Amino acid sequence: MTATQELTKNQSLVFNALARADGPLSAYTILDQLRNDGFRAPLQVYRALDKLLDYGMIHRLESINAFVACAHPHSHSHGHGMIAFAICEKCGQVSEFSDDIITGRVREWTNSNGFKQSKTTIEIRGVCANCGTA
Amino acid sequence: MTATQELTKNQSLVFNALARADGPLSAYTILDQLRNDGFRAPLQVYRALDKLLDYGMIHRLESINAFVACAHPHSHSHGHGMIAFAICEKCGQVSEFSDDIITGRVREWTNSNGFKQSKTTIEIRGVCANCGTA
DNA sequence: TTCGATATGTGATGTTATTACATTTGTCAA
DNA sequence: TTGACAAATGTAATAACATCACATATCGAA
Repeated sequence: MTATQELTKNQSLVFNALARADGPLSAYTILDQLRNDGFRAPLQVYRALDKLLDYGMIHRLESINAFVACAHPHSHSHGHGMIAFAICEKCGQVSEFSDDIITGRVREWTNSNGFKQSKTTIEIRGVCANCGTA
Repeated sequence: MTATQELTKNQSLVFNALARADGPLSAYTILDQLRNDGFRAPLQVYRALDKLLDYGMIHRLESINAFVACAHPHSHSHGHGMIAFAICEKCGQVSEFSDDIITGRVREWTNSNGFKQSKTTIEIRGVCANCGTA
């Protein structure tokens, strides 16, 4: 699964809601936005989110219980390598980046400690350049 | 604030619950453990947790909504530097480490992007050495 | 001692996520 | 074509996590 058009109806609705948002959305915010499209229950959102996470099309921000569309869907640096998120606590904007050195250092620790990593979360909370100068 | 004996009654109870646990605890698990000590409401736990987080005596694990006592309370590497957590999804054990190179790379990104970081979360989910070989 | 800051007690409520079960839709082979 | 299985969907109820609002108590410093 790589392309948007292969998504099911609910998956497309949820993905599009995230894609058109300018920042992360909570599951219940997505639910509210999709009421007119027939959504009635949280599970309709959560099931779609689970699949979209599987497909790598969206990310979950653990520190704020919210979801964002992947900013670099065509980048090969994703899939390998860990992704870090800088989350502005003023405006909600999220910047996504990956860093091979960080990825390498984490892998060194896991290797030397026999830890099989499945998913790694790196989230930087703070104030972005725009909000900091304003 | 650095020493345990300066904590208030509720803060001590919550901290001791975390200190004697062999892994992370949720706020509601702590509440249940402290019913016999007079705890009745979630807020009693959350307020103590907030202070203990301020004091740097405990950590919050964002990816599992749980809390742990700091593993290296006397280390000067804490306070500066970011702390990473490796969380075993089998046994729940948490390993805590810090890495100056990771800290440096994150700071490089935030500096060159004008991002004022306040708190950074690094959490590695997976299976620890013990559980992986078993 | 009185004032302000901090801590505590308690009920209600808000927010996030899952369980359980019924039904529908899509796919594929016989 | 059909029957059978997998995947997706619909819905209600409930569980798990967190905060608000307001009252009361405790402690230290002026």
